Amino acid sequence: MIWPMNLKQLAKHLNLSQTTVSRALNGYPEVGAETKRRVDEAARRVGYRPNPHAMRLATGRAHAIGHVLPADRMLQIDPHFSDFIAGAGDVYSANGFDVLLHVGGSEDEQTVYRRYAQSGAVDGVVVMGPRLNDWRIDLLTELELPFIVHGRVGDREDGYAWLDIDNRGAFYKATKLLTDLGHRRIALINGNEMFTFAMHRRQGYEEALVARGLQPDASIMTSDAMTEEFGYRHTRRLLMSDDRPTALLYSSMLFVSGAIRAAHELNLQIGRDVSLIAHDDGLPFLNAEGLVPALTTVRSSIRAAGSRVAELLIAMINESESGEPHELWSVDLIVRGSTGPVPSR
Amino acid sequence: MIWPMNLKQLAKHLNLSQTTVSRALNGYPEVGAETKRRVDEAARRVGYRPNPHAMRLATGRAHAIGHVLPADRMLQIDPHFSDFIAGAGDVYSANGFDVLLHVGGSEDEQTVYRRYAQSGAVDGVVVMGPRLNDWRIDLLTELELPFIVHGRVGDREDGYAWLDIDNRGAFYKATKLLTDLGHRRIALINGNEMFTFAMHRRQGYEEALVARGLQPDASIMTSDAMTEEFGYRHTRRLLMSDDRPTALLYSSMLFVSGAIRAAHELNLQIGRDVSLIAHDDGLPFLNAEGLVPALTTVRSSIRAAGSRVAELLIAMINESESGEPHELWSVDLIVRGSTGPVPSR
DNA sequence: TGATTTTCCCAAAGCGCTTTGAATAAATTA
DNA sequence: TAATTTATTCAAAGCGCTTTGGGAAAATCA
Repeated sequence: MIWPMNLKQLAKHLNLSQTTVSRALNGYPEVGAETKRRVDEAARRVGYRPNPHAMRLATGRAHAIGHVLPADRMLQIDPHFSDFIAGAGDVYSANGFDVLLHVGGSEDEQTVYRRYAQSGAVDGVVVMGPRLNDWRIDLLTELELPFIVHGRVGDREDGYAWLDIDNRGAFYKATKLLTDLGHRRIALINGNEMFTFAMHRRQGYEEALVARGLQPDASIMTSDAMTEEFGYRHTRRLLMSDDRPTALLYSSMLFVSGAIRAAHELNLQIGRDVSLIAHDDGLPFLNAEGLVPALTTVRSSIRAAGSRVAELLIAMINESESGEPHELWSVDLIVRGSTGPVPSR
Repeated sequence: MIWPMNLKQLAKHLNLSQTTVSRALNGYPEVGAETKRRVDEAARRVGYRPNPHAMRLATGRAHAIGHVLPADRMLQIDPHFSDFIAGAGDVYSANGFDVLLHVGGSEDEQTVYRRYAQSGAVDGVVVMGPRLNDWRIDLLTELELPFIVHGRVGDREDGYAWLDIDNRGAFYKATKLLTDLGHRRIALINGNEMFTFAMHRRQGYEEALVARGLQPDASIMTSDAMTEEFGYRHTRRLLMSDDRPTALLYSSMLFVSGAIRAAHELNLQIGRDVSLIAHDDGLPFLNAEGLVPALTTVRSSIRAAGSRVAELLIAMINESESGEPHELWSVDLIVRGSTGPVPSR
């Protein structure tokens, strides 16, 4: 066992007071240059590391960020979470922040936030997968626990920090691409529309239809958990219907494997008989370009969003009063082989 | 802002000493029954929660478990991680443990473990995705930081706590099912064999072949990251080869969407022209039963493993000297429609 | 009944760090 | 040269909790 050396010992070793050593290590100005050098040197040599608990107790700052995963286990974020956190994690550790992760358990979500706020276990939290009307925002505001939302809460844009991608714009673009190709009957296989991102996507889709003088048709719009299976089921049903859509728009790559399966089964060739577009979060195990034909997507890296969200939150925490960041990322439309002109019947 | 009440105030409020209140709350015997009741009552009423940092500092126990994700971002565990942690998380929070998550960042993995050990930031860690020869085991042993491995380190079975599924047995069973159906040429699309689980799967597969008098053929065995794309590429290549396999065995459902895609493309009907079996970790967004035909699998819930791993680790931490748990879970073979007799050529 | 336990509670000493309020020595200023 | 500043350093007081070492009252024993 490596024996943890503490401040006291280090100070004695250097013939200095704890105060001075502490200040030297934390870069306070009231310590002589030469002294600081000696301290840093010695600290490095003996591998001194301040005890984080003591530090936290003394400063009241946790140097930790909380991530609370909804207890009602939402498929929607589960598979995306690891990628988001992969991005955020880099930033956290680069800044010396720990991640406190809470998932499920008997203690309910609200209690966890209260506990975090009251005990100072974390300096801030990131809210993932916001719903149209999300109680977390009000709770966290009331608790005065710094937080940032990945996404937005319905149409609220003020009163909280957020980073979102332009889902509305993305699906507008995607839909427009399809209408420009002549498609008139375009289905939307959306994620669960209790989530803001899904609502925005539907809005973008509908707006593009309307802009083209088309009437959105609820019978070719679905809203469900983003799984392979739903991708298959909905696609199959849609493509087997009488007035079947000539193009389908998916809210996630997770749907797509199922979609392709259904199309194949019905002997429809993608990109020719039917056009497909999906939103691609850049999950590493699902590659749109590797599909045959390569999939046309609206793409935005969820990992990159994770990094940026982390940066913003840390900045909020460090610079206490710096206003609330709002970032809306535009989304690229990448046209590949899965989209083509309407087939002539 | 909810104002955090502390022990001192609570004690004064009750006209008791901090000592007594602290003991009452922590269930020590040297406090009168009536007093304890009063204390509990009051604590509940005012919503008192001990400051975790102070508690940690005083006891030296972190009440936290560390999860360190390898910095060399392994696709292999990323998508599985969120499900594992979903299982473990329930147990952690039920036992009042926090999860400290570390992913990537500049600080290297080893340093993180050293820091954890030295600072007492966590009481233990779980090692995920063990390799054939994994340095983490020796390091953690040296650091005397309690840990448990999800999986095993090559063929080492002693000297560390682990919970693993019987990958060898699972793939033996799966392969045997296929040989019993008459298949002679069975391909293995494996995960990266630097990981123990993948090695074990290959061993089970080879043993079953050998037991049937068949010669394992390296040209129909692959070892790669478990992604849709590799599933597609390998399957396609294999099924297009001259002496093409009549059955394929996949190390993950993540491969399967790609596999199905390839089979469809080549106009091969699954379950008739070609048999498929995959290992199913029970990831919620990928459902073997929902496929058409439903997929024959060897199944073991990674989420359940997460729960159990957490339980074991917490037990190790609490009962300090309780020996090292080793659990090998058998894996069920679930025969569904994707496997059938060898097609007659 | 006096001696000994047992029961219940308390004051005070940490845990390892930061930070306040001084103190000393050196440098400036008048 | 005396009076002020400025540059460094330190002792000590927390942060909020646990835990040690008693002590007084009540219960048990001889």
